[in-house]
Amino acid sequence: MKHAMNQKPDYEKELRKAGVRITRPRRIILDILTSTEDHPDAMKIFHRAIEIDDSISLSTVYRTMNLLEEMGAIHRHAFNGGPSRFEQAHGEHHDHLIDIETGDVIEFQSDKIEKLQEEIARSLGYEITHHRLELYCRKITPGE
Amino acid sequence: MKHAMNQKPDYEKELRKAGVRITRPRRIILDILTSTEDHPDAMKIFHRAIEIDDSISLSTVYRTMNLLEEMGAIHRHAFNGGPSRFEQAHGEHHDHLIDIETGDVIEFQSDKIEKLQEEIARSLGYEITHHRLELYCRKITPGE
DNA sequence: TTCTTTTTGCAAACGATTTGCATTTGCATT
DNA sequence: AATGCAAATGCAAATCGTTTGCAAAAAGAA
Repeated sequence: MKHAMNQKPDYEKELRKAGVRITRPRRIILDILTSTEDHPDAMKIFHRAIEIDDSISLSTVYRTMNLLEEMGAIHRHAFNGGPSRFEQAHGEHHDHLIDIETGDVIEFQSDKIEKLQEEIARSLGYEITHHRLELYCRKITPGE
Repeated sequence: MKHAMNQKPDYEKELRKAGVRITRPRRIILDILTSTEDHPDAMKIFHRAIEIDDSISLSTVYRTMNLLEEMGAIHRHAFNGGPSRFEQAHGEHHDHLIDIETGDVIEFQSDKIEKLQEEIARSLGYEITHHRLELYCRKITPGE
């Protein structure tokens, strides 16, 4: 089992190549996404964005998240059925451990689990297109 | 790996014991839940309910789902970030394979995966309170 | 049956997200 | 640098799933 790590790919280039205009709001939102370690929701991204340019609207945040998701640049999660939370789609696939007390998210990856999932799906006559594994956890306090 | 199976526990007794009144809407909704194989959302339950008694309201469905969830009689899922879908909490824990073409849900259970999850959480300093494993799949068509 | 309390149906409120539309902007072209 | 046009924006209104306040109705104990 290994931790995932943040990289910083050049999304502007990719967007341009896909024929998407690179506007001021988009640049700012991309910056926020590539420079954060957490998994913010649209409202959080919006608030960080208007600190840089207060003319940015919430709908643009939502529209941009949809755009980036379609392009595969970000991933969307709905932990606990709450609002969508986003993260840049850096390199490797990983799953999530969510601290139910703080909402913090830890990323992890297990080849063994992935293999078992494939096996199960196959034995039921299916192939996996994507999956979602979330561990809702409480921190272990050694002294109790 | 094994499939889960439907049972039909006597929820009315449990509800009474918990000091909850057993009303006509509740009886009908419980009946729907214990006699279905699928994972219906509130709207679907509502429609099935008004076929039996057209005076039942959607808010009562929602209220009842919340009640039953708190009592541990049902489980709530939010596949794909869509509306909550429910199932009776029959016996053993299981995970879900969702057919992305039809929305059908197949239940499965893997001790091996559960064990690995525990290990991972522990190695990160956490204990799992609950988890969620969903495999979004497409049916394998042998001839292509 | 009567009383008290819980539950209901309804309509209005809600939070997250999407949409229509007029205006502004990016950017390819002069 | 100025022009033109499609694409993107901001705003407000709409939408979807869900919750809530409240007066009326029903459950269950006496």
